Amino acid sequence: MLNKLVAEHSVVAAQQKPSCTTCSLRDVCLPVGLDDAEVQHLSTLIKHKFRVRRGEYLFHAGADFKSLYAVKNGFFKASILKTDGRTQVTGFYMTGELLGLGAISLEKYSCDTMALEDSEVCEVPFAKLEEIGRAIPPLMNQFHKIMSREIVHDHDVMMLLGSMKAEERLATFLLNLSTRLSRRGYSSTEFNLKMTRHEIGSYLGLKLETVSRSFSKLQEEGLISISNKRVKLEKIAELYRKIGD
Amino acid sequence: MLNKLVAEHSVVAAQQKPSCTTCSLRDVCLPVGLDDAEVQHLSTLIKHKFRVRRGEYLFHAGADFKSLYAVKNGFFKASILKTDGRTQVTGFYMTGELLGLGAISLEKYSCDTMALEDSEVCEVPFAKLEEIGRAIPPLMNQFHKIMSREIVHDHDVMMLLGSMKAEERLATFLLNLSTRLSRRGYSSTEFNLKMTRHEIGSYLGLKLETVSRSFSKLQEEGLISISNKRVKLEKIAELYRKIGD
DNA sequence: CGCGTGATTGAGGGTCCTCAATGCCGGTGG
DNA sequence: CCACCGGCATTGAGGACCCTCAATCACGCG
Repeated sequence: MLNKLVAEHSVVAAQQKPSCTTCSLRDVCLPVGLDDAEVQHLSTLIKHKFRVRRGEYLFHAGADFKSLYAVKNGFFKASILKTDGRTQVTGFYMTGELLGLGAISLEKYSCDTMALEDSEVCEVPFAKLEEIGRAIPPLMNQFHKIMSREIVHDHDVMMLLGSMKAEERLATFLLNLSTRLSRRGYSSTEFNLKMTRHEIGSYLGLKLETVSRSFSKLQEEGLISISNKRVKLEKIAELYRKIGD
Repeated sequence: MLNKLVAEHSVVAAQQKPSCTTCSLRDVCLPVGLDDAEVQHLSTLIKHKFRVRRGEYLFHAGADFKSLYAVKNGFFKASILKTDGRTQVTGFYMTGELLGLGAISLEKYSCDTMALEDSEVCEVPFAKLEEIGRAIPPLMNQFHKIMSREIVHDHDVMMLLGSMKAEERLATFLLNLSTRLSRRGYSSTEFNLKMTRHEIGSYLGLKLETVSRSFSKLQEEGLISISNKRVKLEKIAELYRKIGD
């Protein structure tokens, strides 16, 4: 339970002021589609780069909203907690993805967001983003596309939760990770899971035992190899076929 | 099956040019938070008001995206269709709500969107919305809040699909409708469902028989009365208690 | 090295799905 | 006007899938 401790204070501002111009994420993050001058302008709004250590929360649901956070490196999970204690993991976020989009509506963060490994995030003050967006239409447009993508992704998860069986859900999940990783230059067939079976289950609407069994089943079928957190996708095409795509 | 016929052509432009200034939805739609002059300015971008008859599609997934649509009156469902034939209803939309937000990311509509009763929508050309938004910061901000609200709502649905039982899902669904209807001046305790059991089931991740059984169960427990499409919420507080809220 | 957390696997039970029959309502045509 | 028909809804019986509870195992960290 140690990693559930809240540790806002240790979310310390890091060393150097970050710059989007030299960032390796220019083609997956907010700067997509901007020219050099525009990226430079965007760069002025990124105040701080924060470090968030594994198990620490970047923000909690209900806290006042001022900034979005772009994942510079690392891995996060977002989850919501109902009053009766039930939780739901609403998403996993990797390099170049934007945290906190749900907070805009009520100006309070809508999820608890925790680092699943030591991570860094760039703080994006939202009021300034709106302001600079007015001067750089392609930036505003890119931001809208990012929000829209989150909506589409959530609809895909609804499809998954609403009408797929356990093995299909897990296969879909693995293929989604694979795609996102490969877009970032990592292997699309072999990677380490940063989350536990319990967290996967919470995301997929399954109990951890079912997740475990489904991993074993996929392995028996020869579609993947799994050992603890290490996954290898052996037959990507068949995985896609399994989920009907 | 007649109401599944595609009938884009009969989605005809309607008579008069609409105006946001006199619209009864000023406090639930895009104009929220704007002053009179700003609403007038916003009004210039609303090109057409369309009629969409019950069973007709406003747009289909994959079609080129140019405009969002605000529901002027009526009721819509949005759904996604996988290549293997599975469908998922991703949302129901009523007066003052915005259709097509998922289309921004890929500039193609991401869902099929159908009217469940004779309806009217205001067309909001997206490029112009971004343009006018630059001149009216509160409009842009309101738009961001609307997108954000959709994300939060989708997360709530994920919670529902991931960790609630059939009766709880249905109770949550009814209470959500109730809230949105009362915000629009309708009864929060008695209303007509515009959708079939099948559509409710698709949204809630249940089969239509289970939806029907759950209605009956809630009725036996005295929490609601249900007769065909007519629902009456008899004990709202207990319904909330049932879903752990 | 031992402890704690996380993962795997099994047995049994519950919830929801599947299949099927019946009922209801509105629309259509004889 | 009534009979019929199609779509929608209800209800039942049986089975599939996943959950619950529990024991065991593996791994990493102090």
